[in-house]
Amino acid sequence: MFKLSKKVEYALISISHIKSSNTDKPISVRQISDKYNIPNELLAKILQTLSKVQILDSIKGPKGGYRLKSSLKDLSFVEFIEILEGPFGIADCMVDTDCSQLLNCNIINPMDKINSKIYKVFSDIKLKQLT
Amino acid sequence: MFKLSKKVEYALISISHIKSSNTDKPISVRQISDKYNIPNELLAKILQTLSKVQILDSIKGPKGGYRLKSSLKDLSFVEFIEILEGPFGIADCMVDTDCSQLLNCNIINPMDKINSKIYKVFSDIKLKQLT
DNA sequence: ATATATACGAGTTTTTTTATCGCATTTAAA
DNA sequence: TTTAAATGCGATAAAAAAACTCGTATATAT
Repeated sequence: MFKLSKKVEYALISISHIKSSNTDKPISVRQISDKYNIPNELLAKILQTLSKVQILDSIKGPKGGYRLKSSLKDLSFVEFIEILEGPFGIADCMVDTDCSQLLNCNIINPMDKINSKIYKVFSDIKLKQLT
Repeated sequence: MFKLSKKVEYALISISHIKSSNTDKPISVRQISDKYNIPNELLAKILQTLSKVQILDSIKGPKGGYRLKSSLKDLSFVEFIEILEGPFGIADCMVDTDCSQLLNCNIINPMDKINSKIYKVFSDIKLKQLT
């Protein structure tokens, strides 16, 4: 409960690694998955996603891999999470609208407040701070 | 990802319901599970837990049920969550100590900071505010 | 040409969460 | 004093979500 997913963890590790490698050469999935003990195929998928949303640049072929997108805008951590996991919310009813409790729900208000607080924490954190 | 568990939701609904019922008569699991569409047996378990940790008083037998413990101390929301779900942390490595990434982990520091922030949000919220 | 990369959809396995079952105990009330 | 309505509790099952794998296609440096 209330855990960050491996997807998010692996993505942060990768971006952090690429950033700190200080080279112009693309970094391959293999390099990262080996070093940090991350399943190769799974990481590949994640980096593909990051490439699609313009966080990484991908280079195909031998000596290929990923580079940080130079134009990388200042993403918030929520935006980052939502790229990988979809809409953010601490309960389904914050995202969907159908809930078998909804009619009688007596905790919607406090839940909504908590949700906003957590959302704000994650909005105030920027991806650049994390990596 | 990052969802509150049903356990926690059901527990909050129940406490809120009992509190707002303004009666001295015990409220049965059935009353609550019927009104809020919660599986009876599951809710029973949860209220048993709350009774064991002195949040609720249980009254057995017909006309039995649960009452708010009059001596209910001012629990924080994290404490409440930890009663139902065990130790709180946004990643396993915040709770356990074994992680196949640990040796090389390049995101422990930022993760730790995020964890503290979320923990603080949940510490600052009190159960009484929620119900 | 060949080997080394990414691209991507589909599928599988594992883990976690949610829910159920069965039996025991307590007790109010008929 | 029997019955029915309630909690107590361990074990198990079902469902959902998360984590991971596979197959095949495409691109490209050497």
